[in-house]
Amino acid sequence: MKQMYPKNGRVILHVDMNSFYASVEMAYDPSLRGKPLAIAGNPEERRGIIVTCSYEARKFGVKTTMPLWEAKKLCPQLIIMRPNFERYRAASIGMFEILGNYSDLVEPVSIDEGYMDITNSYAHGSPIEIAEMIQRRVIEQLDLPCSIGVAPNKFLAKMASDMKKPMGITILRKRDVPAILWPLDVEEMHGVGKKTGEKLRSLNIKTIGELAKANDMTLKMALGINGKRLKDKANGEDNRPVDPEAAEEFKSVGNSTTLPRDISNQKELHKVLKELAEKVSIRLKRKKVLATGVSITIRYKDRKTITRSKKINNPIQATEEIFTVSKQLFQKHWNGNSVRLLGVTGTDLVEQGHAVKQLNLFNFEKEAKKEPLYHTLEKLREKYGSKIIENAAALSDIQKKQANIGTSTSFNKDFLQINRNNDKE
DNA sequence: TCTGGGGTCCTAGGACCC
DNA sequence: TCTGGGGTCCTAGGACCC
Repeated sequence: MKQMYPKNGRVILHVDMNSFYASVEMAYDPSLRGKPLAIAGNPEERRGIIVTCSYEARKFGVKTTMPLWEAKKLCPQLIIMRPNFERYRAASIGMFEILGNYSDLVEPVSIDEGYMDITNSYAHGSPIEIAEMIQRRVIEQLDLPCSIGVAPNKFLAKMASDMKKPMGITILRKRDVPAILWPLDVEEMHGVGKKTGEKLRSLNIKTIGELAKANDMTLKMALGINGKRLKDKANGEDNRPVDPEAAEEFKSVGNSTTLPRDISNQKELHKVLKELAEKVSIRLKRKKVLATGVSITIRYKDRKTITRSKKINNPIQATEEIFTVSKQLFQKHWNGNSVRLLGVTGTDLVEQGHAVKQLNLFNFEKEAKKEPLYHTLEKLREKYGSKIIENAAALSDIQKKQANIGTSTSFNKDFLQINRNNDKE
């Protein structure tokens, strides 16, 4: 349930774990403390990059997203580890449990950061006391450092938590915005990346202060709706609520992989697609959701990347189903060149159970209107009531009729299978 | 011998319907 | 008589974030 707040009077915390993966590894193995440590994907492969690194590694110039070979060049004694996601997840759960002690309004943003609305948490102390307690408990109980921003809204809290690292607590009031934020480069703003930064610079907007005073129409022309939002933020205004449910429902689930070498052999590529489809399928099942769309990503040797997607009538979850659609998309759009990366994503997810029925009923209505079958279906519906789509006898009846007419594709095997699954629930 | 993998949101054009 | 706009869905791609 979304809740709107008054623009003023809120107290928001942004809790941001410092070099999270590296810190978790150090908590696990204290002998790593004080050493330059980096977590990298695929350290054995030539294409590994730095995901996170310790502050000691940063002193050498090692940075996130830097290719591994470059990091090694800068810091030959760099200790490189593969990510241990189980550990990070466990640490993350521990952190959010601590946050939950101080407010029910906790919104996880990612594995290592979250917002809290502590407007009504005064029983625990003042905002700064709460921030201090949280920071202390996170380091005492989990052995992990974090930085916290205290502000009247999400944007300012986020900017504040970034200002002192590691183990900082920063208060950013609205009245501090001109002195603290306005002198900063626009690129420092959360939400302004490389491209937006370039566009703003071409408009002669170089600092957050200049953005705060920029012309509305100019911004709209250059950045669309985002222009207004950024300008509001530059003025310290942001009324987005802290929404504990925001992160709960996933909108897509995907897996991708950069191949160990570039591949142009179709069979090999199909095999990779199948493996990706399986991973996606497992995750869909675990989350108890089905996909009503599939999208694939192909990155070629020259890094040119395309995504191609397809909506599907009946929600799918099984490896074979996802693989079939992925393969179709791949065959239709692959230009035959060497492939560097492949990805498969299930999109437009629906929950296993109730949502599926509604969706199919909707398709049923839509389909019924289109087809010459319409009157037959109407009759069947009268006979069996709205339960018609769950009734196997009725369905086989419909399918027989369809076979005769040979038009509709909506009532296929998947459809039956899904509805049987629903019945089990 | 460059540049991972997981996501979200927004835009824009075409199809299609009314 | 070839001509209106509004609305939604689908697809492709861009930008951004961690």
